[in-house]
Amino acid sequence: MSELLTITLPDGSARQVAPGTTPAQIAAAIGPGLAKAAIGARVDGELFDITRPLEHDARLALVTARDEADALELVRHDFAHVLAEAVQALFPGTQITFGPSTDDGFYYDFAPKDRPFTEDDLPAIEAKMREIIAADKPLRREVWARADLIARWQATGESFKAQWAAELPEGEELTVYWSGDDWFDMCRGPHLASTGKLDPAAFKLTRVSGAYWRGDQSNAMLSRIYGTGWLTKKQLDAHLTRLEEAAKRDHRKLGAEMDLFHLQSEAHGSVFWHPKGYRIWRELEAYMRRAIDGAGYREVKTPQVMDARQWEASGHWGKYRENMFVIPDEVPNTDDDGPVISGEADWMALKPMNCPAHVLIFRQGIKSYRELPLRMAEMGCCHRNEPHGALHGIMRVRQFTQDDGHIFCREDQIVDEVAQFCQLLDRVYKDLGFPKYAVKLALRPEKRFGSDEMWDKAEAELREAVERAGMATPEFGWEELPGEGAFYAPKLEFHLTDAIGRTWQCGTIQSDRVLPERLDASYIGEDGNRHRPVMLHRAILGTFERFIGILIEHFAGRLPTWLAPVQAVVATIVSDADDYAQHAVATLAAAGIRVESDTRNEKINLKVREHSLQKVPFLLVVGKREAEEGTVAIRRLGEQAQQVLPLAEALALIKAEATAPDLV
RNA sequence: GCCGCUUUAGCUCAGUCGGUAGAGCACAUCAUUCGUAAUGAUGGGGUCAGAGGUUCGAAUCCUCUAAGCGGCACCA
Repeated sequence: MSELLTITLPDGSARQVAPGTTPAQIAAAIGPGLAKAAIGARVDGELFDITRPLEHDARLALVTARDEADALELVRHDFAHVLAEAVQALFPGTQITFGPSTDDGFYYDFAPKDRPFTEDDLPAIEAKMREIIAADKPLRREVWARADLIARWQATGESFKAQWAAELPEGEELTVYWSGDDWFDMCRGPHLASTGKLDPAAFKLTRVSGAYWRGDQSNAMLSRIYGTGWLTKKQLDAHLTRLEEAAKRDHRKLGAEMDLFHLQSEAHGSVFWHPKGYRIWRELEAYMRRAIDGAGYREVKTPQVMDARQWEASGHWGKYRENMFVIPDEVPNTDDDGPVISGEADWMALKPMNCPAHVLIFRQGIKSYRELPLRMAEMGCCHRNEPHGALHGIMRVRQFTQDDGHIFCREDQIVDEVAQFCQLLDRVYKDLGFPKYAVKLALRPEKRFGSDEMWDKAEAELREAVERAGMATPEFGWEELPGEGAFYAPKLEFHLTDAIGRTWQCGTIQSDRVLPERLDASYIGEDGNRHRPVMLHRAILGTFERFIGILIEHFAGRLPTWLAPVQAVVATIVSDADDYAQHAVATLAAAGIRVESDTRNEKINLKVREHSLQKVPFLLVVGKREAEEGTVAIRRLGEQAQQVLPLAEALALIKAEATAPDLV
């Protein structure tokens, strides 16, 4: 009846097959090995069920475990479905909603019948999932008419699915996947041929959480179950090991162990920096000061509390008031029983950001175009009353200090300033041990200030600057993110990659024409008229709190010597060496090394262990021999080998590493 | 803020059926002077997160509050 299809394989060869032939049949025709290994297909580049009939001429590539990204996508998507099937089997009346694959597994959101799921439910669900996998139920794709599908969902009490089916775009083919003959889910696919293709030992349900229907806070709270899923148990085990390794780097754990800082409920969301933690801060801050001084910034310090009218003018009061710490501009009533505030108070607010204050400094006096670009910097301490659920260690806090800066410049200086900033940031990240980072451009959001022309221009400028800085390349992971910009400006984002491959957005630069307008900043141009400057908001670290947290996790606590709170410890073996140890400490300290002595009456084994756990980069062991010879036995953190050196040479060795990279 | 879980000594954690609190580490004292990841002995240390309730009796059961953890949402 119909003509044969021409299917082109990756090696360029072509096969003529009847319409309705499946990729699985073609794999079988090629060879039994491939037939066994193939779990999916790419048809004209699109991921495709291996059992789905081909209907057109196409390029076909069979997917096996070797095509890891595709294979994992298929497998994780299937695990999500098996999870949903298992939950409905164990908890009748639970509605299914949505369950995609993720970076390391899958999740599924349910509308539970009577109570949300807890972690105690997970073992039973896992067991049921294994039953479904063992049953090797075929997964079969079917196309449904929208009305039939909605009716079906309504009949089975699946109101979320019914709503979704009703709202899917016109013209989209609605497909369902059957698991055997007794369960199905609406799904775009693709899926494996049957549940038995999954490795029952290669997944694990990891946690439960709440999640809003369609990610919208105003919608119903669903109950989400997360799992991690892989092709093999070996991959799963490797993943679990990676998680354990990441947990060992947790800055909250290391911060306590290394006595760097603490948090407590009396000031939740604000950090108590201990001497050692604050030493890291001071070194980092000193480094940043040198960096911005060298880049032509002038540092300022602005008020912590400003009148609410100022925040109204800047637009923050209207948009972010809920997240600001607001203070009545009135002396509180000290009566025990009376109201704390009487009458109508005027309001002030702790600053949630530095930019309005910087505009106020800019506005002092008349500025000439000759003074631009004017680069203003501040180690600005800000407060934001973040939602409680958002707080996380020292990474997300309510009081934080930004390495903030605002460049006031003319239109024609923007591209150059942004490109220069990119260069400064590159230097800083490399100095701080992050050679790899990605650059992204966040484009206009839906809700925004300013005209489309302004946004066109602002986005184009940032794009051009990145190109000029040589960062608009795949090496920098260059991409544009529609809708992600701030309400007043597009922003360049800089995402660090840490030692275990996680990414952290830290740096940013945004070109803002809104705030200078709102706060009436102007300069006198060459033509003698008033002009609006453009304001470039920029930060490299982001905040000191978060960046130090990232440093701790990146280095697993083993900070480079120049940042380490204690750079060396002189530890004695016998008390006869105490005097010599003090001499060694004094010698190193005089050269600016942060050094401590450990003359406790303890065994050297204990001292080595403790200072190693404290991540001290250099341990200098002195016994009778060293005291007599004027040497020290150097043991570097993480190494067992020791090197006996004259004190002066040891000092030179340590000094070389204890010097900040920009001072070398 | 929302969902779930958690909160017991400075830290990490046991604590069964509701019957009045335990370990290791840390700390203190004493002994030990020792060569590269934990020397030994002895001792002190608790309003079981807070408030209320049930009960003859609550670390344990219930309610509320707070904080922490994992997510969701938020992140100027």
